[in-house]
Amino acid sequence: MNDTPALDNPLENLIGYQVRRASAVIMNDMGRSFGELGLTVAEASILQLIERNPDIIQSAVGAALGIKRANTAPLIADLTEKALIERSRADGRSQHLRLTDKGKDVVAQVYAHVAAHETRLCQDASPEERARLIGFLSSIWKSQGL
Amino acid sequence: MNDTPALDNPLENLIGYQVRRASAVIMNDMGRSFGELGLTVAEASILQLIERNPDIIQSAVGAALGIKRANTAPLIADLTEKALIERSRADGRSQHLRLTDKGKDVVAQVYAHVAAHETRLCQDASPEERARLIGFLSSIWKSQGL
DNA sequence: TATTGTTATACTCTATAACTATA
DNA sequence: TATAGTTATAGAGTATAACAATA
Repeated sequence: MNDTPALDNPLENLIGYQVRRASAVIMNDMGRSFGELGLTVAEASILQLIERNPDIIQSAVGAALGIKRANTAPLIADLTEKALIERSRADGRSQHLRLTDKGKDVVAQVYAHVAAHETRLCQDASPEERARLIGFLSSIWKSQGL
Repeated sequence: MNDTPALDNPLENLIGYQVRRASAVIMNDMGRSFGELGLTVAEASILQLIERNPDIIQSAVGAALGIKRANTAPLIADLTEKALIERSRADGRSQHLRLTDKGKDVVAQVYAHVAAHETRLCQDASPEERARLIGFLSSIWKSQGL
């Protein structure tokens, strides 16, 4: 075992630092998990959003997930190439997005991975604490006034 | 005002997603804040760690902050170039790191920015909730068994 | 004019591998 | 053999700008 020599890290008492470190580990874990399905974290997120919002358009996907238009385009193109989603005409400039049958199969696996991950993550938190935590974190990024 | 059309984002009920979104906003804000001091978030973090642990060596800095050796090197080099830290011989392969007088001035400003940021972040959380939150988040990245 | 989507591009962060020097 | 530091490099993720087509 490694006995870390009791170093004083003042950052560990900061919410900002803790969120940053936790996020890195979480994203790494999710990346490995979704990687087994041939997906990036962003792609898996998009699939979940489309599953719940059939016929959503691309710009709404980006807006909901905080992904810029320019970065959303190649992700949607990739999911379309993989035949996980399909497009149908909305108007001349935008198209509705829907899961294909294959996409529905894959998103079911995505949900399974997500649920398992979330369970591991919250194993030591009560439902009440979990709800408070979600409220706190969402207020941080939704206010943006930060 | 923008009336977002009530879209169903299933990710918003996930701790993982919330941590990720909050982290992005926090890091962006910190980046802007430290940018005024001519520092990146990583550099400002390193300065704080050295301030609290004089004569720490480079590998311990990286280990404490979760930065790989290969990425720590240019950060330390940059801080040395800026005359914010200085090196003194530890043994043939490593060197002690300390703040210069200039570094001490800068780190004081860093602490001021950090404190202001943390206050804004936690304005709606009680000290008890804040402590629980820190415990929860640190358990996520420290277990690593995730 | 504003919106949607696309492409090109650049910048930051992070990751691996290979190397030198030292313990 | 393991550790400390360095360099080179590659891959994500994210940012801006410019453009075409459409509303």
